[in-house]
Amino acid sequence: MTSGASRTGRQRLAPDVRRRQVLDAAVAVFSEEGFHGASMDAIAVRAGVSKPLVYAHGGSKDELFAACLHREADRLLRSVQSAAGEPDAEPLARLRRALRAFFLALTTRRQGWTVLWRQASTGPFAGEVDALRRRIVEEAADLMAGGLGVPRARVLPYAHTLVGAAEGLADWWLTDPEAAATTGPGDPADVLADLLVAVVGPGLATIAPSGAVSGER
Amino acid sequence: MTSGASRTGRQRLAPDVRRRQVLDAAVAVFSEEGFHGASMDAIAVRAGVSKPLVYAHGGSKDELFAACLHREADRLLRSVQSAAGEPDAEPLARLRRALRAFFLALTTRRQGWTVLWRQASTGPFAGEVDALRRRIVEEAADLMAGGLGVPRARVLPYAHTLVGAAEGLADWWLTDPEAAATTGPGDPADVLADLLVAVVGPGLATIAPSGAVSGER
DNA sequence: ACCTTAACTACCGATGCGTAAAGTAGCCCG
DNA sequence: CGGGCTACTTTACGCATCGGTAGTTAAGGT
Repeated sequence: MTSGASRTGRQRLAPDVRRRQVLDAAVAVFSEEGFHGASMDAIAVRAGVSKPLVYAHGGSKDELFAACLHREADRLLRSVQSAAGEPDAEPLARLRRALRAFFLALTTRRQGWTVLWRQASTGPFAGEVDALRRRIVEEAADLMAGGLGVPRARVLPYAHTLVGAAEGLADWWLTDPEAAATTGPGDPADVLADLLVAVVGPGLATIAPSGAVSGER
Repeated sequence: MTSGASRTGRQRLAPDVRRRQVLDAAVAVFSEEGFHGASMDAIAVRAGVSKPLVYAHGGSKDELFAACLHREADRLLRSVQSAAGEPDAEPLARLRRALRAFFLALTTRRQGWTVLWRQASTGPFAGEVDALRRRIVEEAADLMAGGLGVPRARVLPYAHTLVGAAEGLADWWLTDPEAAATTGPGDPADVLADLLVAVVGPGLATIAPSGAVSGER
């Protein structure tokens, strides 16, 4: 159904290939059942291997979950950062590209998103996902501060608001795709990115100017 | 530390009072440990009663958790709705009041918020919290549709965006209070509500007018 | 043929939900 | 004031699940 399980019972594979299989299965099961709800047996079954193999390649349950978190966080952050592009480009365009990459990443790696946001946001791993979130917020804050010519501390609440808005829109899109499809024609990631920019853009523009920090830019 | 535990070991109380005690303890423990992390023993200790009594008043662990969800969801929704006030009042003012009540509810009933958003948003209870979220979004959508004179389906994505933005801002506020405190002087709930209205207000105003849907309303 | 090692079957110990049984003390009624 | 109803406690246990491991088997290169 999801990732590569199946196969004959016994098959020798290269360690890194198996490790990737195990990680994929772990992400899938963790995303569906949550950390506590997922059992190592279920992960083993999903991966199409036996339980000791999971321990051999993934370590303990905590280590395995942490590995999932790191991999998915890395992928998400990397794709968003690379999509933003050159730092000297137009700030609003960079923001829009980053948002588009974010929405796109959710569909291509939806299970990873679920693990990160809905499973790891609590418990002993909350620090991990908080760190990722904070890095994303920092990116957004840098973008805003640079684009508006305003000190970073001043745009921090707006960055958190923007990221939260993106999350809310993303969750709706993933939860109720047919309703979200009526938003407009074309690539959904494009439509949603445009929509978000349209909502927060004018509001953000008002915090910039009029005497606060005159000279800059 | 939190709610009414303590007391001498034995005390006869009215059933509804005991039930409230058990529910309070359950919300506290669930918010701190999560659903799976919380044990019925821990809830019993927190409530200052014995384990069988927890089962007598709260039912099974699932039923107890569901009861917590229902009560906290009801309280949050009720306070937000009552704060919005008369339907014929100024839409933007209603929105601002509702937002203020929302932010205020987070501090006065922070454990309930934690249980609802960070513990119940996944697993078998995801439907419960999704229902609450959807009702809040509906409120927001009604407010927008009425204020802008636009069909409801059109403002749905904006409603989800607004609610997500409020969540993001709220999480930041609760996670990093001292940083959020630098946002401005005065009652934080007021400051945050104003901030959010300032961010999304101008953007929302642009979606209203200019011929899009002429005849309707 | 053989040896390395990936992989499996089977198992242990711990934890936690849920309940049963028996005793104890608060509160109401006579 | 005394007796009894019953809410409540203590204690103990059954049962299931799950994390983690020991000992065994077979795949595949050399």
